[in-house]
Amino acid sequence: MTAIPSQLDTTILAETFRLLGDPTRLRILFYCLEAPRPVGDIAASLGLSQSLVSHHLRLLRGARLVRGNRQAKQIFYELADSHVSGMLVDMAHHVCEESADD
Amino acid sequence: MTAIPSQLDTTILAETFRLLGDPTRLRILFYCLEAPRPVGDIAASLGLSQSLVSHHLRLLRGARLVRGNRQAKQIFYELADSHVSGMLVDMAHHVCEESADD
DNA sequence: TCAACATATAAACAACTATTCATATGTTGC
DNA sequence: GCAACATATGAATAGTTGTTTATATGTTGA
Repeated sequence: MTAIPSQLDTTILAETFRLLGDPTRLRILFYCLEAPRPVGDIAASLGLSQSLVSHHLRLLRGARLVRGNRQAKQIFYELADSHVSGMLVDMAHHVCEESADD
Repeated sequence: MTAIPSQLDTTILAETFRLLGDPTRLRILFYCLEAPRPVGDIAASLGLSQSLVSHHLRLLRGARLVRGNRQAKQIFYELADSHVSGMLVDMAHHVCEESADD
């Protein structure tokens, strides 16, 4: 039952993968996967500039991959989509296992 | 048990996502997911130039996402990694469902 | 060997993207 | 209101990447 997505669906899917295909963004996502994080914390913890984090968060927000909740002055970001976060966890496992079917 | 991958692992993972993040490459992958396909068939069926398909296959080969078997003059390409093909099928489902947890 | 076929490679270019630096917006507490 | 803090935005740039055109490599069958 391997339904092949339409060309349009493929393009949409590729858009998501493309966003996941940047090390900085992936690090941000994994960091926010543990717990909702304010921008400043993300920047400091990952050794990135505040501006860069903000730029990336904007892209991730645009694709509805993360969602931000304001809490006083700070905005806490978390994974917005449960199936994306599930996929991240999945991939994290795979990358640690180094798959034994070669 | 959400183990966060190291920065190195994240970079490796991002590399894979980056390759999946191109519509043309994704279409090639989905097409080869159904069955092993010779390059010419891929190009003709997806409306791409032979050269372009070859270029993309090279990248996918380099990341061990596809594997090619020579059969007389043609080279049949198929998904090399079962967990990647599984993920593709997964994502294809997700994209068709449009996830109902919003 | 040779032609015909199938795939791979190389160079060149246009388009895109991640990053930085500077600045703006918005929020809190006084 | 104001300063201090937190985040967002804009412009500029350097590096990367997808695509094309042209050519090379390799395989088959006579």
